[in-house]
Amino acid sequence: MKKQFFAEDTVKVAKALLGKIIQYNKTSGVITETEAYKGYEDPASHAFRKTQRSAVMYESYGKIYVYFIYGNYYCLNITTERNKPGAVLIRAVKPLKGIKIMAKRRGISINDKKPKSSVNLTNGPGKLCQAFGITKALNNTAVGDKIKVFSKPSKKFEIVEASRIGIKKAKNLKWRFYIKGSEFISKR
DNA sequence: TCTCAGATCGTCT
DNA sequence: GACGATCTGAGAT
Repeated sequence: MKKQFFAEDTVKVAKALLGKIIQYNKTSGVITETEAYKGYEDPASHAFRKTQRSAVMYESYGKIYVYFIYGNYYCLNITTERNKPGAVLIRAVKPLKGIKIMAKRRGISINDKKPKSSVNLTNGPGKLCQAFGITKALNNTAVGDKIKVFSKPSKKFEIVEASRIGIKKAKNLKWRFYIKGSEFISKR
């Protein structure tokens, strides 16, 4: 995607990212679930306050923001909006290429005869980072530099708007979006 | 120094 | 399906 794609309203970008392909480190997948975080009006956003960690969201749009959470996991975001802090959290993807590599990185075994066994690879923000080998080292890199995002012709799909998961602040905001009917959706 | 998180997994019913 | 344990590090006090 062109950098300009990410200069728009965060909620708009979150929806527009659904169905796009994300590629990095010999693996790729279709984005199936996202969440919008507007730093200027959302207390749940890390950018609600400007800190060392959230600085990248203030600097520019179209950048990778990776943060470490719960002592174990990374979460992948892409910064949005011109002159305002915001980001879209990538919550789940459907694996396309490098499924065996993903399984190895995740430390789980998958059965080719059971397609459902691959669901557990990337149906959550921490899981997909592990499957793609995404770490904090990618923080502040431009989209298209190491992590690439692009569109490909795909079937039409319906977008579902829902409440965000695991959020204590600003629970009421319906800023989670996912592809209707997809198996690759985070659980809670 | 203290608190707790944009999550996951294992264990229980 | 529901719930508790768990890890490290960023931000608050």
